[in-house]
Amino acid sequence: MGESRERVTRADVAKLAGVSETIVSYVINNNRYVARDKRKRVEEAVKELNYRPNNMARALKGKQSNQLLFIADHITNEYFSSIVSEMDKYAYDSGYLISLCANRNSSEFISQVISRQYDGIIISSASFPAEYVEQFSQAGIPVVVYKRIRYHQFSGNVAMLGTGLYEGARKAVRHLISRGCRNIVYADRISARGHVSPPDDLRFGGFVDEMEANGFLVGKENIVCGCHNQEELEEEIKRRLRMGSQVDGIFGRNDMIACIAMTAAGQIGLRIPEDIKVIGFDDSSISRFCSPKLSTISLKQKEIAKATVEMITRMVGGEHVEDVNFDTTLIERESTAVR
Amino acid sequence: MGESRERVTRADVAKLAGVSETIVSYVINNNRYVARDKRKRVEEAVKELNYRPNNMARALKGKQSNQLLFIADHITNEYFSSIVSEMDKYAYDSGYLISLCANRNSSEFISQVISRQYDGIIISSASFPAEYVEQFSQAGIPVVVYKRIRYHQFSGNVAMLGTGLYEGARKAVRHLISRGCRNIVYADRISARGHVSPPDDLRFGGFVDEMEANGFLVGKENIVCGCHNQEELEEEIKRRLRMGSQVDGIFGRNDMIACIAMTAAGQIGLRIPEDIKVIGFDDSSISRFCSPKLSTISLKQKEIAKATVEMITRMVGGEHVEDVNFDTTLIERESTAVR
DNA sequence: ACACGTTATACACTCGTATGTACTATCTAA
DNA sequence: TTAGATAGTACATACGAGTGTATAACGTGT
Repeated sequence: MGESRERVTRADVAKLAGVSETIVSYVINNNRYVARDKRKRVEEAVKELNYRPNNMARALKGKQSNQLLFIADHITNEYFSSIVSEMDKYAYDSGYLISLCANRNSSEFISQVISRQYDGIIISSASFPAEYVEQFSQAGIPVVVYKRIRYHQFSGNVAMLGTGLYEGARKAVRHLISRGCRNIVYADRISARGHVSPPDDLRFGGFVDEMEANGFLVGKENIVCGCHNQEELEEEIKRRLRMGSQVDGIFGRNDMIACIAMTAAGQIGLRIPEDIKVIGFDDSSISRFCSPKLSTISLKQKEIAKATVEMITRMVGGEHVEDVNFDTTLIERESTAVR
Repeated sequence: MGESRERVTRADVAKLAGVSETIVSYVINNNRYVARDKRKRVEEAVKELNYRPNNMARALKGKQSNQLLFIADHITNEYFSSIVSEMDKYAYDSGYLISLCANRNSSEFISQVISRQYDGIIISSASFPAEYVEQFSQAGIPVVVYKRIRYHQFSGNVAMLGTGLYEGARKAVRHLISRGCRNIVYADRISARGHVSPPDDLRFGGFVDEMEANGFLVGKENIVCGCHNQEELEEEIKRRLRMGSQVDGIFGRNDMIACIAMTAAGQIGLRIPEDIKVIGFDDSSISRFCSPKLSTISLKQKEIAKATVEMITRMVGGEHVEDVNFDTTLIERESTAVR
């Protein structure tokens, strides 16, 4: 059961075509003179035997492995999965297949990865140590880092790609302000382990900068963070909204947070957008299906994915690649409408 | 810039430890007698040089590639991404990394994949040709197929995993009926290319069977399908709900479809769940954030992922693996509540 | 006639690893 | 004492492919 049929190798093709293995190799890689008739015979034999050069052998011999690795900490995110999905499309056309894994924070993991000879690595993890990135780079692997944190600089063959977090956050805040909000709260992520976004987080940074640029000082009262679960966040939001405070706008770190905030607001009888306006981030599907429909910031996953593959392809070819930044699109829906 | 540091090989370790390469190999693989002192020297050298055996060379030599491939047609689905995410956890502990790609329907793709020597392949695509599965199997690659269609049988080393589609669909219908619905409509997927779920689709089959088991005949009037976009689906749903028809329940193929159905119902003034009850499928995040909150069927992604890795691991070891079936959990929320 | 460039082929080595096999030294049982 | 098992090591080959280099045939210009 499950007879493991012999693998078809170059030798088989050579035999069938009546030429040497070398000729087969030349035909496959199309990099040497080959007589027309032999080339044809080889091509036929390849088809007949359904031969395809073994990827492992090729990679070993120093060629590319034709694999890319995407390291992210929340693969489940619709935002990430759509990037991966798009990347898969572009990458496949360039002969790449994409691997995926969560960030393991250990040097063991790093050498794991290095030993697999990926042609390129994409990292989108705020908690990914800079030294590890440099290890990849030193191992000769091109790295594209999706910028999540300010002031990150890497030496070596590392390209930074700004996905629009900072610019998008500013845009979101600006939108709330333009809608009349004067007392905006930033709702940070939920983390079972109590993780809080680092102070130099780009989204949070965008919030602060845009607030201050408009003359609003940001203090503790403008930030909800450190919640361990949905209930805790709801309670915290409600606490902020009661307190007789003037809060009239909420910027959720992502759409889910924003939705939870809307739920909380609803529970204490506040109307959205009349009493309080809410905006999310990511333009994920819940933003279109929640009620009221959530205004949000849409990132350009498609373009980001395409650019990523292009950058890595070029870096593999030895080119130096400039950092890239993408902007975002404000999606206005009901949660920030004027009424 | 980006100095490609020399790769550390077994030879380097051997040199530093003052032993032969063979000894290093034995220590690494722990499969031969090695004198204690030499073993220690090797281990130290490995650490010092941060050596890790090259995965490509290992795979070439006939060992495993330690890579799994997940082929799915809608990676973006929260359902799939959570399975992948969970699989990543279990797989990593067994030394595997996961690759991901959409289904390309060509034999070119198949040999692409085969040439990459995956240790196992997981397929969750209704449109994946059976003959391709068998090609994998014949190439000696264990395959786990997530069952999407009835009556699928494969020869060779192929294991089927039922994720609960059929059973879950029946459960959903049963729930609607128990809530008093007597005129239930099945809302099929949206497909830009006009694809309709095949007649032997497990979810649809579960719908039909449970309907008939309860004495309800299923006809065209119970099915909405073939819509190309959201607007079209909304219109079609509205048409069904007006028409003076008695429709009192909608079973959405997934949560998004169900949400769209709810939107459509709301647009023509129907109240949920008073006038019409709706249930979705997948328990994705929108089901918790839409309004009213959507009752749905929750699949056991975690268990499925774990089982998948286990099955493949065992199949790699040459074991025969029995097919597995998972059940589902009904999540009751507002959209089917009794009022 | 000769030199030279072009076309075309194949040998032999290499990538980094695993392991069958052969070999030696030491120890145990009879 | 001797045969046989056990501990320990190393050579040589293989996995499947890419390519430097050598070689030969052929055409062209002088």
